[in-house]
Amino acid sequence: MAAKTNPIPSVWARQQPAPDQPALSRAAIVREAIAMLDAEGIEALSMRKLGARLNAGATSLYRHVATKDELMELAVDEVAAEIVVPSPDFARADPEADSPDWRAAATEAARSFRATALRHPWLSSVLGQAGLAYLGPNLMSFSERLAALFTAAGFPEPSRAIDTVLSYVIGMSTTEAAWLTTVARSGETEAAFIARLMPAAQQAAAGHDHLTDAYAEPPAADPAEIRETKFAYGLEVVLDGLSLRLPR
Amino acid sequence: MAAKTNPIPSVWARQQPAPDQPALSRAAIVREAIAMLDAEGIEALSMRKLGARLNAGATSLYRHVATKDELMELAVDEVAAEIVVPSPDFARADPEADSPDWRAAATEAARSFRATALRHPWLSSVLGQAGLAYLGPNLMSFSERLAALFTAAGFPEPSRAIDTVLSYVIGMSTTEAAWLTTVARSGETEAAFIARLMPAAQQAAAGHDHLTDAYAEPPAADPAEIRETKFAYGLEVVLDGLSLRLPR
DNA sequence: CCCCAGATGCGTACAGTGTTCGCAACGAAG
DNA sequence: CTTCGTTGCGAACACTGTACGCATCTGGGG
Repeated sequence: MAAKTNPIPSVWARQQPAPDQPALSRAAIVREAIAMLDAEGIEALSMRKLGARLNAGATSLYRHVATKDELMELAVDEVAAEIVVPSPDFARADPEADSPDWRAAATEAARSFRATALRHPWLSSVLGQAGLAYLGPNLMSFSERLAALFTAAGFPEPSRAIDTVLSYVIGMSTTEAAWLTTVARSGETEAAFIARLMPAAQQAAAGHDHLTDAYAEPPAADPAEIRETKFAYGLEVVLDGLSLRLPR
Repeated sequence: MAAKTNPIPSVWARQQPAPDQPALSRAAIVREAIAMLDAEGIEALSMRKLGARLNAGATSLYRHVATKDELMELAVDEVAAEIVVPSPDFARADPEADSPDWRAAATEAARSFRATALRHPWLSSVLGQAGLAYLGPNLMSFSERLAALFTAAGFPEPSRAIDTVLSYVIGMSTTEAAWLTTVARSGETEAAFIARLMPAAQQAAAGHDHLTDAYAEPPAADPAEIRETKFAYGLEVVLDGLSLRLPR
């Protein structure tokens, strides 16, 4: 029986070792997953589509990743590496200032966090579901650098200060990211989306005096700029409150 | 042909108008959905299970609710009614104090928000995905009351103050809710879960000096109490920072 | 060189999901 | 009694995450 009913195993059908395509590996999978999440959002990521993008079957991924949740955890830790937290060297920059510029460092860390959260809006969804229970290496060194920063700043209870500023930053960033996701789904520019939303908002605000005032007219400035100054304002508030807790 | 192959349509098989069971209505659906979300978490809610709980078929729900996302939006607005924001009557309570106790009112609102978020942990997941784009009546009056409070407190830009404190409260509450969800999934008590997590945390912290200090020994006090004082601390910080922005 | 063991890819299958569609039963209106 | 709009629902579709078992490939002894 030379001819079988099964597909003929021909030498030519032999799959070459994927000459250019990157081999299937945990790192490649995570990298491609992040690319997909960034491009199409969190609900567009499925194991089958991800496999297809890697020229692989869906179930092949499970050789390198235990479960989809674990894959998301890996993705979170991967993008956590993008957050830059300045080293606590600010004292050396200006040796005569005995109250060094920890505020600039904290501000830089906060801005970097926000930037990464807006660059990867799916992060907000994952944070809302899984929180900070992840122990990936990048998240750990993120925490470590924050601890170093606020300790060097002189806070008697650095973890309290960290939790406070981090809560503010997370709250503002996730809210912003969720909003931007909604905007992106509409396919419009942010300003156009706001303009289209205004009537509904004004109607919903009917009977509420302060809200009707707030929604009286569309904002004049660039929405992105508005969001940035809003973030900066709240951050200054939090840092002001914290600086009251510094000894002296 | 008295007998057909189809099931015999007997008078006795006629379904009574569901004597005790509540009729299928949008309100009943939302109420039951919230009960399910609270009891079993967000990923346990499916239209089929929800229908079964209401003695109804899965697809019947779509007569009263356009889509599952809309159902979630309704659920969010429903629980938003639980958040109590004090009326700005604090001035009248003590007529001689010209700087009335807006802090107590804001603190009460913040605590109420947190309590609601912890009572319905699924709220965090939804907030991370949809943000504040919802315009339900309860959310609107929540915003209105906040605006009234901070306006009466004398803030020149009340919306800025609101955004700041709300961001902090949302950030801390969602983080906490996500943590509690993880704990609940483990089936253990919070303290037991922490104890079981400690080794992994310590190992992950290896090489990070500040973190190894922080994870040196398990916390002594009741975890729930720790979380509460942490929340209170950060809130004080934010309110301190805000009070610097008050005129005078 | 051969052979075999372990690692890797993947086709099939299962139990579920949200949602659409067309049909049946109903209460009220004419 | 007939008609009509509303409500419920069974079947079906296009997906999802993942377990299982078989094929193939790779590298290291004999």
